[in-house]
Amino acid sequence: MTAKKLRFYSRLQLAAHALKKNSDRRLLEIAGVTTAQWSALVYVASAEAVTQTSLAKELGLNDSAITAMVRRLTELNFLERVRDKTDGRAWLLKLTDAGAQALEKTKSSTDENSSRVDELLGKKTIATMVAALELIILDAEDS
Amino acid sequence: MTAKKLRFYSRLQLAAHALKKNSDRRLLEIAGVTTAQWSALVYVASAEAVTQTSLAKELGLNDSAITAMVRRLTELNFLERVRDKTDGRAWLLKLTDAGAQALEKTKSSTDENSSRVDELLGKKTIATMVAALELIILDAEDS
DNA sequence: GATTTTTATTTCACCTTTGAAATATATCAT
DNA sequence: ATGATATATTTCAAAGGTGAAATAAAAATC
Repeated sequence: MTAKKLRFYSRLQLAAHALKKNSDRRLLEIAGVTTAQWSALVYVASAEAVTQTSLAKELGLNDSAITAMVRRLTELNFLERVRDKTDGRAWLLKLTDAGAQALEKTKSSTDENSSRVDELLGKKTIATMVAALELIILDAEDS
Repeated sequence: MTAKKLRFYSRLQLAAHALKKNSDRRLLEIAGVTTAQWSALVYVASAEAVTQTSLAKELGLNDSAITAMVRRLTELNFLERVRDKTDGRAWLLKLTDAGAQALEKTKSSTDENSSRVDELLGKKTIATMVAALELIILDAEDS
């Protein structure tokens, strides 16, 4: 029993860590961003009126983690911040042109990785896993 | 397509992160260790003649990460190091009594979590996922 | 309108991890 | 034995996280 849980939990962590490690190497090489930074850029690019709090929620991180990440991304000139006119506490995050270009550079590589995972696991298994992962995420949030 | 990969990769990261976050809170409260430290203690407890390199391999981490972790764990008096008599470069890691006690304290909690995951996903899904995660780990290692 | 409470962000101390470069000991080939 | 190569560990700078406490603006309440 314990062994089973151990197996599941540690396999999940190992797999997530291994994928992130490879992803970091790849993304740093082709676009000069880490995987965490890439995820932030992807969300800012895809959504309207992104505040740091909404970004934190999307990425499942603390607000304080976002403070540091946004600082690094603005230093890299991939992101800029404007005060939210309707809320003087909040910042609105926007991609710079350089940020959009960096994201563009990652496209083919993330597509490749996508098909690699598709081949490795098969659509059916992936669907099963996505559903299970969503359950885990929801369950973890309120515990 | 990209969306599908995005979905899979980011779900995997979110789930792993959320589980780790909860696990950290829980383990720190009941035994004064982080999840990373707990994983290290579990392996040292279960295997014979554990060197830092073998621990790094088991946890999927860099050797340098282990140096830091072992330092903290020896400062906490949960682990002790003895020179390997057959190899003057290596250390052999051993649980202290305090380390064994800390591990003991986590038992019921990790068991609970185990059954919680069992209930949430069901044995069949868990088996599917463990197999898929192993594939991912193997695939990631040599890429 | 003044007061209280909530929310968005920041700061701080600490833990975790990476990759590159250094050190020391083993091991291999000659 | 010696010299070259491989392996175990360490150090460093930098990124990525956490939770708790501070600050400031918004919103709700009285």
